[in-house]
Amino acid sequence: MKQVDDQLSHEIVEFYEKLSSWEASVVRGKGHSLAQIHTVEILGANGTMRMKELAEKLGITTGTLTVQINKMVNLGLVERMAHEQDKRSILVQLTTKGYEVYHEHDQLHHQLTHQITETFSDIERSQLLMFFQRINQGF
Amino acid sequence: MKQVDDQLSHEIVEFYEKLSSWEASVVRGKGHSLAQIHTVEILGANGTMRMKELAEKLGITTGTLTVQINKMVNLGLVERMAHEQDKRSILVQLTTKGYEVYHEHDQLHHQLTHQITETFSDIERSQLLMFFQRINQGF
DNA sequence: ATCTTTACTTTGACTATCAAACTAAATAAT
DNA sequence: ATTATTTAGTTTGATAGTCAAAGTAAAGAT
Repeated sequence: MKQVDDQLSHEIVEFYEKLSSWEASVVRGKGHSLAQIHTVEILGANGTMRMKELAEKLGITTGTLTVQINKMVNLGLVERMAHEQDKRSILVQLTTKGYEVYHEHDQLHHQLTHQITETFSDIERSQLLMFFQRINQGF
Repeated sequence: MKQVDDQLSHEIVEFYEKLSSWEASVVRGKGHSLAQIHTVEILGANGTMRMKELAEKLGITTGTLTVQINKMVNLGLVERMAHEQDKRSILVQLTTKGYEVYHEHDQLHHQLTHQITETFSDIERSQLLMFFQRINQGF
């Protein structure tokens, strides 16, 4: 099924491009940068995590992240916490204000999800959910 | 089915985060920037297009794109062409070298697609393809 | 004809990024 | 135990990416 694989790859890239573009346009001119929203998104969805983990999920180096987190601490969006088990590590977590920004942005995601699956039946939606769960596992 | 919708939204965001992170790590330290690869990806997948369209798909302003395209022209990745019907518009297209970079990167996408759908049967893969096609339509 | 909108460019201020050098803690090797 | 190596995070200097605003020129509307 080489044909299906090729098309699938193409559709996934297209989906990714469209999500990126949507995200950028939704974020622009709303006070926070794309990088900041991205950080809030990840912390909101996955909870407190170490700098290293966060940098990996963001796809940036830890050096870049240090600078980014400094700014976000000053903005009151996140805070640093000591890691009790490993004193080299530092935990980053959302503040109350950070959570507010997260939930606000997450609302938009829900709207988008609703929009793009408008033509899906309940059964199809469930199938789609299972597919995404399996894909995210395999990553 | 509020529950399914919530989970779906969450899984889509997770999928997006993982793709971003994968893309960044694959691109870093390979000579081209993420922004450049992103541009090559879009032009490779969709063909020649106007600055305006390209900026929208990239989720950046046309001002930013002008600077970006100037650099990429200097690098020999893309070229500008006159738009015959509308003299305000300018068409951007990949050069031969640009296509090489596109195909090289696209190979990696194929590998990733194969990896993340490893547990899928042929039938499921076809279903997934149809789902993505419908989603991309609805965007 | 003139006004308005649209497509693109330019510029200045700012933000994001990396790579490399550095500090400190954890782990491995001897 | 000591020493060497790896790991987590920070700092810094150079470069690249970004926006908003102002400018130019063409297209479309009145």
